[in-house]
Amino acid sequence: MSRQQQLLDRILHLSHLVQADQERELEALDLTPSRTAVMWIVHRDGPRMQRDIAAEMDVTPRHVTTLVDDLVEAGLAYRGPHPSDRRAVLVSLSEKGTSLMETMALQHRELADALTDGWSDADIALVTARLDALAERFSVLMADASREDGAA
Amino acid sequence: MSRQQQLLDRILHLSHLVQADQERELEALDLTPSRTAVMWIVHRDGPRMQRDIAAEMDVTPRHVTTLVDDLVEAGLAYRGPHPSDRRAVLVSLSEKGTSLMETMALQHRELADALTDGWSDADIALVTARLDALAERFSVLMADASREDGAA
DNA sequence: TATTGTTATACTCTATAACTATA
DNA sequence: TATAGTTATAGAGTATAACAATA
Repeated sequence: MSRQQQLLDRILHLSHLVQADQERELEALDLTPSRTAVMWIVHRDGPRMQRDIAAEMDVTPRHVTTLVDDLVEAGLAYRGPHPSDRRAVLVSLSEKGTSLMETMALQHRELADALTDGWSDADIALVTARLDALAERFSVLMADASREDGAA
Repeated sequence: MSRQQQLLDRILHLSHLVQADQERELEALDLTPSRTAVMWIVHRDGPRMQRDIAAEMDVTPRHVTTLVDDLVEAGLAYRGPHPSDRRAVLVSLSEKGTSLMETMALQHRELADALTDGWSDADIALVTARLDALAERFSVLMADASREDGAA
């Protein structure tokens, strides 16, 4: 296997490890990845319309109804009226939901710190910059590919 | 957000981009990630028992039955008798399945090369080594955590 | 008695389509 | 007429339990 492939495989592998661990923790809290995604969005931005949440998650509005139902039932979120549009609903986190998100953010910070324990600032900066370059290059490649699709 | 967190987020983000792209390609071939995982295992190791595939994928044997059924129906794999155990079945890739796996491996190589276009060998080696260190450290942390769970 | 695979069944995640209330 | 959300329904992915054939 080429060195380039090894690098890409390492990224995928590491990401898989971290995600699997997170999902295991969430499962213990009876939270699926989708439900958690809704909570991150609302925690980050404050009360949001279900429509907006669906757009950001690239999921159907109908499905957001289900996810919010689940969160409300678990006491993590609640629906409130929209101040100017009586059709719409604003999803907010309950106190319990907010505190859960804060705990998760803290754990995320601690994990990141523990993983890079002993690294120099220069190492962290270099690897981060390289990964940014990869993501940037990836976006360019995808844009090229879809332009070709369009032309074909 | 701390630099450490940024680094971890970059890894997760990049992995997400690559996986989403792969899934889109697979979808066009009517291949789900699970079905593809079965094919990778059989392509890498040669004919395997469904039992072994289930263990490696960490999935129920019953579910492997479904996945292999789908692959057989698509003409990508076939079941053959086990030479010494008449209960068991050996899953093999058809010619079509093998050639599909080879195409995918080639695309994977090309993507890795394109992403690191212009990088020096030293850069590739350094970033790979750092990611290996992260994965190693992650495994240690997880082992510690599960030891604590056991003690609790 | 233990193991390989399968039939039967059910639960979760997600989608499409039709509908209600409001804009 | 268009939009926000919901009811109804369906399909994919995966699990558990019971059972067959074989070890």
